[in-house]
Amino acid sequence: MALPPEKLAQLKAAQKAAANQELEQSKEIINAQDIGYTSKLFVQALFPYRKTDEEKRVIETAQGRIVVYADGGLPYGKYPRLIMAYIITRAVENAGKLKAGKIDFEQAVRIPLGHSMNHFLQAIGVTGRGTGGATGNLANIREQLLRLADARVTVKEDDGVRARGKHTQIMDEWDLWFDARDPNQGSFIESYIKLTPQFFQHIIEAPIPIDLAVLRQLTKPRAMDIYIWLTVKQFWLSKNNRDSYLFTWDMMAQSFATKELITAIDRRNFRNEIKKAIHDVQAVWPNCGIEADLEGVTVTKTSPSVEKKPPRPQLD
DNA sequence: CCCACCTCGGTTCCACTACA
DNA sequence: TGTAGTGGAACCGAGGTGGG
Repeated sequence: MALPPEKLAQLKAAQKAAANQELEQSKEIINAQDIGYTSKLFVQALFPYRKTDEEKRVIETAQGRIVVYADGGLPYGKYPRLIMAYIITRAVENAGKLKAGKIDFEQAVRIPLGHSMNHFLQAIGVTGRGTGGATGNLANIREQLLRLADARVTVKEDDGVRARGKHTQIMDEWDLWFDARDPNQGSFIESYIKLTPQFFQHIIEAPIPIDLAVLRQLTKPRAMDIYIWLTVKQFWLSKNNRDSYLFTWDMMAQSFATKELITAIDRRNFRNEIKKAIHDVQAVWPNCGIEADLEGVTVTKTSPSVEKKPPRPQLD
């Protein structure tokens, strides 16, 4: 058990170096590359905005329906959105390495979460330190991670002739720092999650570049959703050579309403919420080319928030 | 001691509702 | 349609603890 002091020192130094390297890596992702990625699943409000005991959320889209299911309740609020952006960005990066032959598949689906809670917070882009206690954010973030780990997404296409479906569980296995009494707490041991091959595949098929800096400045979950949606629509406009497009309130409701809008009052409240969120996005990203009026939301072609930096790491 | 990490309890602010 | 109210999510500064 008792190692000679010099060996012990060596071991500690090695651990420190490894920890630093990990920190550097995540910093690299945060700073050098403020470009992150998301998936088309997140182009609508996939998760609710407030706490809920609901275990299921159904989103009807023109292409079919998306069902999100989580045993212990759905993830909600801003954190799962930040966490997913981190996970997906990391996965896309890993896919690049995988293709280059630097890592194998097993390593590619493994997403490190850092060796401490605070390290993880830095990685996902939460400013400031984490706070515990009954009302602090750490308890909530743990909760969101657990809920995410449980989440299952089903995408169903139905054209009336035949229905096709696909289950996508997000995580295969996870090892997190839930127990504050864990002897490994804050030590060399690093938390991680493992993505399912299906989800990994889903991500790298069509990653959507987003600006993580913008996402982080949008502290509100609804504004985050709008931002991602807007990024995709902007991309779509330039691809199809259109100058602008009007998305009616019905279309917006399909993507973003957290419940069915029955009364006129529901609809009005919904419009107000969306307008507020649009306002928040404009504050962070001026000239983003989005305008809301009585008809709906008009997106106008402007310069994208993600510059023409390498759009994705060598994926084809 | 200092540093890294986590906890506590109070405060602010937001999503959503009720009501005039 | 404006506005005020409300529970809870998000945030903050101070403090405790344990290892080097």
